[in-house]
Amino acid sequence: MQHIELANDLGRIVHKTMADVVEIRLREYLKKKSFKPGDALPKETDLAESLGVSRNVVREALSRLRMLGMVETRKKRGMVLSRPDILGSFERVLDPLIIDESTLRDLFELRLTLEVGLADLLYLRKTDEDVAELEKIAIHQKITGSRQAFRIKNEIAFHGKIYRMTGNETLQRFQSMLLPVFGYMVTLEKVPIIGKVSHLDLVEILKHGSKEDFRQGMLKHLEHHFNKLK
Amino acid sequence: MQHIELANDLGRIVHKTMADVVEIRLREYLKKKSFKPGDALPKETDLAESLGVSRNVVREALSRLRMLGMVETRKKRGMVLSRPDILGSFERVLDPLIIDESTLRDLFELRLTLEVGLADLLYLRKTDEDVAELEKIAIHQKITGSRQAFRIKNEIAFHGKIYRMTGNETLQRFQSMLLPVFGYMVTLEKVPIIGKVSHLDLVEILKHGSKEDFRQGMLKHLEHHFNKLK
DNA sequence: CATATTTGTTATGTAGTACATAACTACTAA
DNA sequence: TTAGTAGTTATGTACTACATAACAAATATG
Repeated sequence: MQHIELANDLGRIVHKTMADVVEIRLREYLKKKSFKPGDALPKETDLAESLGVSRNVVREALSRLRMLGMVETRKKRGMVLSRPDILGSFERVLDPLIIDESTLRDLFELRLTLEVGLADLLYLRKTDEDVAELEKIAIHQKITGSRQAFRIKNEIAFHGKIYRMTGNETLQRFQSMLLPVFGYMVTLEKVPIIGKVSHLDLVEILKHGSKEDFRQGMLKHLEHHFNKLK
Repeated sequence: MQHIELANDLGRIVHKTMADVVEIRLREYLKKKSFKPGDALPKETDLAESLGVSRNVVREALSRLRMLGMVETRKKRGMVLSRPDILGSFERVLDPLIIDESTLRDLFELRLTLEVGLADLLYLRKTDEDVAELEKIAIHQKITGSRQAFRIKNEIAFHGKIYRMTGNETLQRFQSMLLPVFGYMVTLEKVPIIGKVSHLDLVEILKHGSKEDFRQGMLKHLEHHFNKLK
């Protein structure tokens, strides 16, 4: 395939529309001027004139920054730089149906990595109330049984609680955004596999065991997932 | 502050512009129709007419989806749904200068969590060549010494290589996007702190030690960071 | 007959005008 | 002094117009 090779060498010519260019220029502008949240931006017409494009184009670019939460606009007051919600934009594109399979796998592995790694944060910040609540979730699960629909719900409740217990809000939101991915991966399993270490076992470790005990427990709990990796 | 309480109870009225609404509607539309990458969308004028808004508004909404990589547009051919780069949008807002401090801390913790958790992936996929290359990086570091500028560069090179060795592209990109955050956090330390376990020690473990050895080594290597958490 | 070339059509990209609306300012009247 | 009103300004939305790229069909050319 000589053609592909050539295309690789040359690099694809990416056609940038004016809106793309303006978006980039605005970004640079914000950075260079080191705007801080709350600072006012020039008005649209001025931007358009300075950049030599129509207000239309400027608005398309601004529309993007607005969506990302980088700027807010209020009538008359003009635009104001604001703190973007870093995960907000992530959330918008995280749809298991659009994501390709290799990325889905990557995300699944990412989750496994996080769960094994979060023992330290967990032991730093967990409270007795947290553990009690987690136990309630685990017990409830044992009662409701292992029907598929319930199972996924319980999985989410239990692991979600663990993330909350880390006291890291970003981590927690990240996890909740990844949930659809897990749901998707779990439904791929025909037969529900129960790990050697149950949720109740993990609670018991949290009560009386060490950080390392918990990490090992979590590894065992997720063992069948790890075994499937290649 | 009675005012704030009231505002919380009532919930802030979020004014949605037509572009916001159209963006949402388009998202729903894509989902409901279960479009797949490559499928063609209706043309702008039709969308505008159907939604009862001006083409301008539709274009602003489409501009956002284009930025996220959810749709691509080619002249004449119309718009085509495409696979968004899930981390691309994340990258756009990840600027340490705009992110508030608590989120920065969260991201830093996230990184620590990942590094502790990635031992399993690492041992699953590392090759002898990888380890050899990592060793070169570690040795190079020992030679160039510990001047601040070099130190950060070497840190990045070493840990970056480890992420690459996990064979998880998403994880790797994620890490490289978080780099500015780490850089920022590291420069906050006045005195460079050298961990009890050096990079060379970690390489040695990778050569002859077990997964658990590595995890413990990494924990020790990052110990001073963990000690600062609260 | 096969291949170039031209022409036409279509959908996006960009420009420009117009006006509605919200928010702020300043002035006026009670 | 304060309440109310009119004026100003910047964003939000609509509409028109035309350039341009991409594709299709028709025509010309060897």
